[in-house]
Amino acid sequence: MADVAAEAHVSVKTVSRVVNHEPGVRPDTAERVRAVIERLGFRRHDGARLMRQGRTFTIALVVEDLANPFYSQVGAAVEREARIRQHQLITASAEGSPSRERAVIEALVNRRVDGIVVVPADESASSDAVLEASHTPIVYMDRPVRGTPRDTILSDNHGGIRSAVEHLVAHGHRNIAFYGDDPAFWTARQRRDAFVATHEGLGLPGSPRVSMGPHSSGSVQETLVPWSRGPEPITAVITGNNRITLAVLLALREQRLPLSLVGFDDFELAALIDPPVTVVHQDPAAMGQKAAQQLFARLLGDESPAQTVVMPTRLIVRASGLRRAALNR
Amino acid sequence: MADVAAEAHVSVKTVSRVVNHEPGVRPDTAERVRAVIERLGFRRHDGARLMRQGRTFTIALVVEDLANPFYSQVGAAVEREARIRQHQLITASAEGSPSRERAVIEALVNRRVDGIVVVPADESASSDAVLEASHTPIVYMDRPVRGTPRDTILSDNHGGIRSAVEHLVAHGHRNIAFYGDDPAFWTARQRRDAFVATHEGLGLPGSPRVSMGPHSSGSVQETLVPWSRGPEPITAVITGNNRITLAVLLALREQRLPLSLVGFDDFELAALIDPPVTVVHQDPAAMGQKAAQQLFARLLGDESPAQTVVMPTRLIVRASGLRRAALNR
DNA sequence: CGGTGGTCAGACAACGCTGTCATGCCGGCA
DNA sequence: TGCCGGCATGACAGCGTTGTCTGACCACCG
Repeated sequence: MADVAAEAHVSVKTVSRVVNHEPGVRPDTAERVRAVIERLGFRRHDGARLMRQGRTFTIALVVEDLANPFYSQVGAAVEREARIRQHQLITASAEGSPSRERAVIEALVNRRVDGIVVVPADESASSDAVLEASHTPIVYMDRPVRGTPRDTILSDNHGGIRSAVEHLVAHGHRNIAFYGDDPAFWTARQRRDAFVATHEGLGLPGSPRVSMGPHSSGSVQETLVPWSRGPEPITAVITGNNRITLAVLLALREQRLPLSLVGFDDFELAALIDPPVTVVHQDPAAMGQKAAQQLFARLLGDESPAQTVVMPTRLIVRASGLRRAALNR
Repeated sequence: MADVAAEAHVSVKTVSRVVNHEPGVRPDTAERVRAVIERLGFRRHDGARLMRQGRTFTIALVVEDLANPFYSQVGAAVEREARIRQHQLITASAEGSPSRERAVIEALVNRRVDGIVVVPADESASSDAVLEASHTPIVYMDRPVRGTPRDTILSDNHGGIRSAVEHLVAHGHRNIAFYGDDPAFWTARQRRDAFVATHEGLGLPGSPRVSMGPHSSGSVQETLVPWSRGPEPITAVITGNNRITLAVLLALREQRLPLSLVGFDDFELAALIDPPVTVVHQDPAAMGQKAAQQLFARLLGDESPAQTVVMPTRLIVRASGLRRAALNR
């Protein structure tokens, strides 16, 4: 900038004014400065600019694994909201490790990002003190965190599972099993509890048959086979997420069991699988958008108490939820 | 930092030394400073630090759409490489628009990111001048760009298509159609040309039947039906990417045509579709990793001429490539 | 003709840190 | 005792901007 100023016989401040389209520069002066800028290939150094202004126009997204479709859709939505507001997005993976997540968040705070969206690795609020001290706004997604109340965007796990159970029951199923992921995950427990509660609420016979993961096709079969052959055989399965749905599909295929299936989480090409899989759809893009919007509201000075938003889910009915019902007719 | 210095009765420089674990500070002084840092909740401002040092320890990834599984896998790999090297990753979407891409890249250069990985929207090298002037290293991925030679990481489109054709021919197919994406895409043209070349190289009968997109299930059927019913009916189809594979699958299903199929691009659950889809697998994670590694080599001072790396593809044989061959036996 | 107000431009400090150089102190040695 | 070298520490400038304040100049008005 100093070079430009010297070359154009003006002060750096005037160059600054021209670069930032500030008023109060005579058109011919501005034109002369612009010409020099062009000739010298000058570009404003945003790092210095932002440092001066105390804001970075940068937000961050911390997830477990960017390659996971759920997170990548969230990422795309958050990036979009950021771009619209002239912010940039730093994405970081914590790979599911709370300590790494802590390190990542501290690094982001050190960079003075304006705000952070996090899908927390666990519920321990491990970076609470740092965030508190730095006043960095944060929005949690998908899973809540203990400690200071924070803005949190969740999926309606309970409603989603309930709609799955009700759908199956409406099609004549009475004996339904639930396969969930590792109960270390908050969402896995939520969905399991929702299943049990709905099972009891609807007065389905026997005690709920629940198997929690981590699951592989093999581990699924260990319970799937006895449950579908014993007394009161199950005629349908509900799965707690994507990964489990896959494991169950493989197990069903291997055992040639024509059970109904409703999976939590939609996935690409669910419609093309045989049979097309009925799913509880949650909308990662909408969740990410909502999270980013909430974050930007905070950046604009919204001081209202932290709020938790529960995003609705939607049952997408495809053939897999109907199969056995057809046989029962 | 000044606050800490005052409180600890030392100079800011000493605080800086402690924060950065520089030698030459007496242990008791360091301890005193650390205590104050702790008490005051001081955190080093990395923005200022990096500005002083002239590097940002940040790289950027520019893609079309972060939600696309291909790009999100690339993103995860690049982020991983960045994290390993203590860098952060800014991700940005250009949504396929060259002008937006240009704007995005200029913004990144203004931020003085240390380097950029780009999946370019077109071949126009629209930001060449900016990059040249700023000396920002850049690595292109998936598609080459005209102009100044740059490091470029590509998939072996030709080899991939050839392996697909050869696979089908080995299973007795002679009449094979190719469905490609919009020829505006470099990769779409590459794969089409590879198909035509292989078709001729192997001396398959007639002229190659090729239909370029953009495609929907409907547009595919317009050619699929005549080609599979006319004289010399096709018995197999090769698709130019993911999206087209999906369209063809739907078309085949709708028309109840039991043709063989080999798709370019693997996709989640390809194994669970009926029939399981044989694909030419390209490895986005490996490509992203390679691109990042190349970028970091440049950052470390590698001045060798720009190089183009072609990453191998791998044919994953599943049932869809064999179906008609079985009927032919 | 002096005062007033507006327009354009520049000087300067500051954002928070670190590289460079200077300083003070101490022990050891001739 | 005087000198030297090494260690711990500090003063200062500068990274590239921008906010604030000041100043020069001109036109207009009473």
